[in-house]
Amino acid sequence: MSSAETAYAMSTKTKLRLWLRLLKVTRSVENDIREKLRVEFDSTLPRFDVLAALYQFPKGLRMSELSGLLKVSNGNVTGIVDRLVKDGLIIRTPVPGDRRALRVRLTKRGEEEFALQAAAHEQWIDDLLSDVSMNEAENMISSFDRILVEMHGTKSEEA
Amino acid sequence: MSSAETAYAMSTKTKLRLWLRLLKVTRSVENDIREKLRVEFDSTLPRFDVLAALYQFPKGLRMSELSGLLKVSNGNVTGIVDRLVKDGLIIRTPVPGDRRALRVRLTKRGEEEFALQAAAHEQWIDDLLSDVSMNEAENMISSFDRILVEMHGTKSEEA
DNA sequence: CAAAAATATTTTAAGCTTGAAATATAATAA
DNA sequence: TTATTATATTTCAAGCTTAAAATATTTTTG
Repeated sequence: MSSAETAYAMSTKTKLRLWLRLLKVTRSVENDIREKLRVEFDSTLPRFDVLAALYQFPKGLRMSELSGLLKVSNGNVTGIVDRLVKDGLIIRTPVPGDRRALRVRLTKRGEEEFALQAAAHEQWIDDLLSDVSMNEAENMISSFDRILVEMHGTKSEEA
Repeated sequence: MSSAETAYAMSTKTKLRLWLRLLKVTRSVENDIREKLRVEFDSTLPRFDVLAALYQFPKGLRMSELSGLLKVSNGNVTGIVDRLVKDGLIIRTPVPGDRRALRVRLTKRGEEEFALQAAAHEQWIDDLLSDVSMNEAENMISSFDRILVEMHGTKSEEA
């Protein structure tokens, strides 16, 4: 009754508990951030995510690269980009040599605006996770990386 | 009562990394579960969440109790409940003595249907988190609980 | 070359989500 | 009692999200 299996297997119930906690923490933090983005910047998390992605690529990204990075559908990004363009934070430019494609990048204003948001965001996270120790954090990060690799070989290709 | 600040303080960058990983893992698992609910049960995560809440309360819940448990807006629950009622999985009944309120509970069919979904869900989670050890899981759960308490005294009131 | 297949993007329909306004009822106060 | 305030819920407008269908363009193939 002490095969390697039973020795290391985690009970289904514990996994479920872990998942429910994970979900709860993530949703709590997300809700907090959403609220703050709304109140302090009159913005949303999806908009923030798009700006953050573009901020990392000053030369811009194609629509499909953007949706790929964010792991959301193409159509989804279309709508968010439409609104950000209307607000003057980003622009769509044609891709020379491929008239199907469009490249999207931050405007000067978008860059400035996002810099403010990013700084605030960093501070919010700093506060929300203030009670986690360095050691705990490193352990969790490596656990998460393992889960991600296991899930679909999705190595952490972002920050 | 803060811990020896510099000794235990985690860098802002590490916190940000932790948060981005947390988000990524949660979204990955959620997307996986969404896809499976869609393909195998022609359902969605919000519907699953509502059914799960009602499954724990056989006598039913008021709309406001339901939205409170799920931490979403009232109006949101209205829409999801509308559709679940139309599908015959739940019913709305009046609350004696308060004509403003409505109690919602699973129908026989809803109960049977959810039992199937819950069993499958448990298995999906079991698979997705297969590489996490019991020890890691317990550590993460207690870290998460601490974050939640810290965030808004929200003790884990659900499973 | 022309037809077919592939790629990049948008549109569409349906559902999820929120905060705010609207309804309806209940509880309290004058 | 009647007016006021509070509570329970729904409706509304706007934005997010997806899968699938539609467009437009490019690449491949016969």
